[in-house]
Amino acid sequence: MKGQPAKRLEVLEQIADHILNVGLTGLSLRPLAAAIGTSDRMLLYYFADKNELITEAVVHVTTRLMVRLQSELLQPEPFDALLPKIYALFIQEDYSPFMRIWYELVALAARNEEPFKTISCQIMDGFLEWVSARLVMESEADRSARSALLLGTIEGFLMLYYTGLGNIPALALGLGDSNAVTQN
Amino acid sequence: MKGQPAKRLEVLEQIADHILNVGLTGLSLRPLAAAIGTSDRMLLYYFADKNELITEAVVHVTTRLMVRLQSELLQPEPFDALLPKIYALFIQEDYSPFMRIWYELVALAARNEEPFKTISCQIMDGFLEWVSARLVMESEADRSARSALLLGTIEGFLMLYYTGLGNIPALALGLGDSNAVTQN
DNA sequence: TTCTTTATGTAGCACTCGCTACACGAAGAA
DNA sequence: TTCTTCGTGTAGCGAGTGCTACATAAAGAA
Repeated sequence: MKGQPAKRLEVLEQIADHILNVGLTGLSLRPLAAAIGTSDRMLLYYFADKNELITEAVVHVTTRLMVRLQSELLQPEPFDALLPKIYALFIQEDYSPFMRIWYELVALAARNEEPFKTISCQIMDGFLEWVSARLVMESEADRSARSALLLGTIEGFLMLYYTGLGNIPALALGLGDSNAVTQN
Repeated sequence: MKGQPAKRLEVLEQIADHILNVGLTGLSLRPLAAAIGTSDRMLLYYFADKNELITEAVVHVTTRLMVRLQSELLQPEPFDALLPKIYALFIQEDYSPFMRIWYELVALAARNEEPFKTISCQIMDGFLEWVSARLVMESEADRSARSALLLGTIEGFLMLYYTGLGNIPALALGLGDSNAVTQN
């Protein structure tokens, strides 16, 4: 309901924290309010309804992730070297809250639920751009296709990892078989 | 509560159908019962509680998928040829109900929620075996690593597709750039 | 000072949730 | 026939849901 008073932003920040912890599937107002030290009444004072609250919180979380990614020290490298480094980055423990929410978003997007489908697309585009900016190519002509392959492969490996099969990406990324990543 | 009377199996079948339509996140007993022409009372007569019902239904759906995959006509081929074919298979419309549930399972597994984490692992292992059985190799030594890479890449592309970015996998799989799939 | 806006508490409404208690007819076992 | 088990309907409980109505105190505007 407010334009954007500082208090509202602060509350949004806390909501983002909470969502990173518990996810958004079962989120309900009263426990959320209790966790961040306010009341459901106040949440619905700052936000028109639960939908608006969740949407803004997810966007906020996404923004945080993107900002953080931009500041990640990761110098450009060719495909084979970049792939395992990005994979290693995202399986770091402090990225897992983001990843868990990401998979919730994917599930919602796969059901064509708005606004999550749109948000997921934007996140994915952001990933693609981020990956592309760090990929060293011999010929610029292939950059799009190779970035796409890189992103797809990373997302796939991360999914295997987060479903509890970290050994499969490790196998494919080749501990002791460095040719496994790409064909050559 | 029952051993396994025919009626219970029939109900389970209907529950599986319903879950394939609406997903399992918001599932509640009364609407489910109404949809399959029974009552919540009866659901809790056949199943000890909602948890048992969902668990068995998910396992049932999974079994259906695996059976169907086994019967899929897909002759063994080398990596580059197999990748786009499996991708094309899973983006067929009649696979999308399975995929949507799959992503819900992934989200739950990423949160370490049982029994979904265990089920997801088993599904992924099943996929890996299925993929491996259809992959033609020059040298058997690399089969594990190559199968893992294939599975990871496919899962990644499918995730891009189902989040609404089908153009990215298409790009990587190379419409007009058939070398994009693997490095060569 | 008076009036309006902002921020917040208290109560509660209408609804849904998973689950249970109780009853009762039909069917099979003794 | 009598008794038990199976299957099913009706009703409801206690807890939770998003959301709203109403009141009110503090603060700033006139």
